[in-house]
Amino acid sequence: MLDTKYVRENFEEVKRRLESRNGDFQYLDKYIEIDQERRNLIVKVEELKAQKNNASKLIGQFKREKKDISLLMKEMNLDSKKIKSFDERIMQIDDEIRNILLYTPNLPNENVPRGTSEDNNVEIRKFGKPVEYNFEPLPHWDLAEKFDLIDFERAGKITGSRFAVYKNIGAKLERALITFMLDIHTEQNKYQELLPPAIVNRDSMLGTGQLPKFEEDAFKLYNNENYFLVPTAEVPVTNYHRDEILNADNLPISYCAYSPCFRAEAGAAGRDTRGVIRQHQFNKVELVKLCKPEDSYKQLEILTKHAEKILQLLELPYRVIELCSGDLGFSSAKTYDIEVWLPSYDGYKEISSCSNFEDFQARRANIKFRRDPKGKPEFVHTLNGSGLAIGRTWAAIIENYQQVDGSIVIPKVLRPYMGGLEIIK
RNA sequence: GGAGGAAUACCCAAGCCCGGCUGAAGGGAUCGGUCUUGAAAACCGACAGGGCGUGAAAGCGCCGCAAGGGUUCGAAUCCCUUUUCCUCCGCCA
Repeated sequence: MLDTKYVRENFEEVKRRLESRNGDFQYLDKYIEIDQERRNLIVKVEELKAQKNNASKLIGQFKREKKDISLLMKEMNLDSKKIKSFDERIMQIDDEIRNILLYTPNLPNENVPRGTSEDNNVEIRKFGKPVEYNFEPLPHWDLAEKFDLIDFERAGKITGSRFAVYKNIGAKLERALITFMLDIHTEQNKYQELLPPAIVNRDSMLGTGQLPKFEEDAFKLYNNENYFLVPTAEVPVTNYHRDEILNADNLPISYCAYSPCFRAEAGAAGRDTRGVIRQHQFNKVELVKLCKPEDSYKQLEILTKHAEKILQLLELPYRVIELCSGDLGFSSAKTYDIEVWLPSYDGYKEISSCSNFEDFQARRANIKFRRDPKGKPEFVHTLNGSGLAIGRTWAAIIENYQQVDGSIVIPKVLRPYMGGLEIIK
C-alpha cells in the first residue's frame, strides 16, 4: 500500500511513476478529491465530539451537585445526530480510499529501466555457458518418462492437468533439492528456517499483495472463504511478523522456508503445457528478509546472490535480468529475475524472482520497527526471492546433465543427498 | 462438534453485579536519581502505546480496556456479533 501522505503531497510524481507500469491511473484524481473531503469532515466532527465530551462531563458533575441538566441534554441530542452522520460519511470515504489504495500497485524505483514489456528488461550478468550438444537433447518430460521419474498421466487421473506424481529417483531428487537448498541457506547464508502452514487467511494474502486484486490466481478453500492455499511461502513468512513492532537490533531478519505452492494459473492456458515448468502445485524454497529502509537495496543484492549461489553450486548456466517498470509485479519496487538455461526451451527460463517491496507490504501487513527505545515506529522494508523453485531446478538438472549415452549425471553437490547416487541410467 | 470459563497498558492484576471525580488502582519489570569504594537492598521519581487530524513549531483535539456493532447526554462497566485462549466431553492422525 502506498503512503497516503506521500500520495497527497507528491501527486504528480506518484502518477508519473505508476504510469511507467503501463496502467491507467486516472482514478487517483478521485482519491485526491475524497481525501480532501475526508480531512474537512474530520475537523468538523472532532470539534463536535470535543464539545460533546465536555458537556457529558458537565452533566455528570451537575448530577452529583443536583443541578438541572435538561438544557444540556437537549443540545447533546442534536450534536449526536450530526456526529453520527459525519462519521458515517467518513467511514464511507475511508472504505473508498482503502479500496483505491489496495488496488494500486507499488511505485517502481526511480532507477528501474522504463519499459512496456519484458523486451525492455535488462540483462545484468551471466554465469556458465549452455552446453553444446552433439546430439539432440531430450526435454525433461521425455527423460522423466524414460527413467520413470514422473507420472503425469496418473496425476491427471487422480487430480487433473498440471499436476505430477514424482516417482523413484525423481521423487528422491525433488526431496534432495529441498534439503540441499535449505541447508545452504541456513548453514552458509545464515537464514533462519521456517516451515509454515500451506493454508493462509485472507489478511495474510492482503498483507503481501496477492489480494484483493489477484483473487482469481489463488486457490480458495471451498468450505472456508477465509482460507487460501499458499501461492508461495512469501505469504506466511512475511506475515509471520504482521502487526508487530520489531526491535531494530534484530534487523535485518532473514528467513528461508520450504512450502508447496499452489497457483490457479488463470491466464496461462496453453502455455508450458508439457513437463513440470508450470504446475498448479509445485515446491519452492523461499528467502524472505525484513530490514531497515536504508538497507533494503543492499539486501536485495545479497539475497539475489544467495539465490544464484544455488545455481552455481549445481553448475547450471543462468543469467540475471532486471525487470523494467512495465514488467514489475504488483507489490515490487525493483525485481531481479534469475533465469536458468533449459535446453528444451532453447533459452533461459525464470527460476527465481528477487524483489524489494520497500515499505509496500510492510504498510499493508503493518510491520514496523523502532530505531531507538523512545523513537516512533517506522515501517520496515520487505524483500523476498525464490531460492529456488524446486520443480524448475529439477527440470534444469535433468536436461542439462544428460549425456551422449542417454544417462543423466547427478550434480556432485547433490550426491550426498541422493545416497551417493552418481548417475541415472 | 457439545458444555462451561476467560481476554484490561511491557508482564501480573483491580475495576464490571450497582454506567459519570477511572483518559483505568496496586504490584513487577524497565529507565533516571539518592545512598554506596562498587554492587545489592532500601528510598525518591518517570513509565500507554499506537493511529488520525490540525499547526512552522511547541502544542491542541479525536479514537483507544480482544475486534466490530448497539443502547445512553455519557460505556472497561449494559446488550448483540465475531475472534482467540483455557477446562471438560466427543471424534481423530
